[in-house]
Amino acid sequence: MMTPQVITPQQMQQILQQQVLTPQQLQVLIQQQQALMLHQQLQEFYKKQQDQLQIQLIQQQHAGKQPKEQQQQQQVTTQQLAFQQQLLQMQQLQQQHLMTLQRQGLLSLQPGQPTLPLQSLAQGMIPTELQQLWKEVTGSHTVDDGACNNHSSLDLSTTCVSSTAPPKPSLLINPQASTNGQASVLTPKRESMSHEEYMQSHPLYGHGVCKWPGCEAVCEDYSSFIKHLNSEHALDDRSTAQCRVQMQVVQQLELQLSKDKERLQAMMSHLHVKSTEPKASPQPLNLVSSVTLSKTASESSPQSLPHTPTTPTTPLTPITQGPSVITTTSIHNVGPIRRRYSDKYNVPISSDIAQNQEFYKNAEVRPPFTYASLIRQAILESPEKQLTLNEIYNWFTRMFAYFRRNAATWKNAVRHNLSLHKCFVRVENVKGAVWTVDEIEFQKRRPQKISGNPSLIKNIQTSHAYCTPLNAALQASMAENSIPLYTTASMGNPALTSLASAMREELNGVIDHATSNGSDSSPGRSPMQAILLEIHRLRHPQHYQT
DNA sequence: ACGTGCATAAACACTC
DNA sequence: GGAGTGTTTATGCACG
Repeated sequence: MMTPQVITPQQMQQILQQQVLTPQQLQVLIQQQQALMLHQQLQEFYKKQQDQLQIQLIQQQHAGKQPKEQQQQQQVTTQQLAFQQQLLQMQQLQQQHLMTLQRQGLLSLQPGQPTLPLQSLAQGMIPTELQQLWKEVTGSHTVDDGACNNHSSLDLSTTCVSSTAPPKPSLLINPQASTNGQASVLTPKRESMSHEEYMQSHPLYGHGVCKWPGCEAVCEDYSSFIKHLNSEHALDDRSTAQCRVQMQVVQQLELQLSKDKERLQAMMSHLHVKSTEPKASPQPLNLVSSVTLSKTASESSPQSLPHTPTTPTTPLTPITQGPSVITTTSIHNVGPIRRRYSDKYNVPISSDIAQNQEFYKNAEVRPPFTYASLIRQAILESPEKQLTLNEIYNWFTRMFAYFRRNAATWKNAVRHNLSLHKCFVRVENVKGAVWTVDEIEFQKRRPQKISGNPSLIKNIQTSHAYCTPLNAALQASMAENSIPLYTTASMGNPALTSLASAMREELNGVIDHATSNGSDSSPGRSPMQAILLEIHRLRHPQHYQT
């Protein structure tokens, strides 16, 4: 195993979106990241101390006002000795800390790499939690409950948290979840289950491997697993500490999940309310107004909507989310550009519509497909694969909120497309004329395969990096390219959803256009990221063709 | 710069 | 005559 390093939020985003990891791997990754954060916090502290000492030393050297040069030199020497001593102490502490983390199984370090690069501490655990973790992880050898900061006045700018503090409030723990070691240890559930059932559902045992965080010991059968569990993960300081770490992880995830749920709610309500806002709203974050119509349509449409700019609506408090929310750039991709993408890459329109049916029905978002594609879809969805013009109209208005306005414009476009494209064949019927699709003609006019052009691929990846899950076109694009967005892919998988939410939270305030663009070419890719990229490369070689 | 695909607008013809 | 339907042309934009 290679040395894990702190993954940047952009990298994390990429990992999540490309789903290169299983939920279990993600879990391990999260643990590693948290351990690394803790480690970095300490590193920063060490560095700070070191700098401080350095400054003191320099000050001493430049004091120059000592009456006697000899005395000065003596003092400097003393200072240097003290400095060295402190350095030694720090190094020992570092070593101790690293060993602890290694024992925890959360960190695996190569001998030649005693330290990790100092990077800014990502948002993750609040200092209190870090402090508590610090105490819990290291407490088994250097317990000093009386002193809050028993390690060289470790200052995390928080109140002292005693390791004997009462446990956190009860957690909503799903004993089935493989992410939770505590439940399996503490719940008396076993009594109510048969041996077989328990074997099958024990969250700490799967595929012949112990799933205790950082363990992965191979256990041939269930009984040997139990033996292993009792011997290696008995009730001792280490297990308790690991358990608490896991509690923290779970708690953090739950907190973040609830945050994300709130955010989703806000986004949904925002989109719904926004659909009644003046279309000329200058708000750049107004997704709906930006995608409602192209300029010409919205300005010149004779049937402009009842809501004009003179109709004041309740001013919405701008959602002051981090840049992970829909950005101006991403919004611009939702208009005509989006439909280009989707049709260009032959996105499975039926799956996209099915997947986002509710969204399209409620939000006035332009579907990312051409009129021709939509008409075809409408016809193919019908039982007899034929529709009258009026039925096509009805399908449009039924399926898309977007087409409930500017009827003259889009209906004209529908007629225009029906006439223009050879793929639409008009058939005289008993009840009048109906339209059918000549599939061969339709396929003729569409390029079938995505090219291997890296710039195109990068475009897609870049786009989806800063677009929200609601960006249906990009979801479709991902689906087409076998890069499912975690939001869709994690549907029905609570574990993955919560993990994804948690990790997404890490990205708050950092995902913006610039960073997304740079994500692909960011220098200093970590070994972890290199591994992940390699996995993705293996799974999706077509994305890396040149 | 140019060709292509698409959306939009509009004019026109035809039918009911 | 008006509404709905179907055809055609023109224009502008984005993209390769």
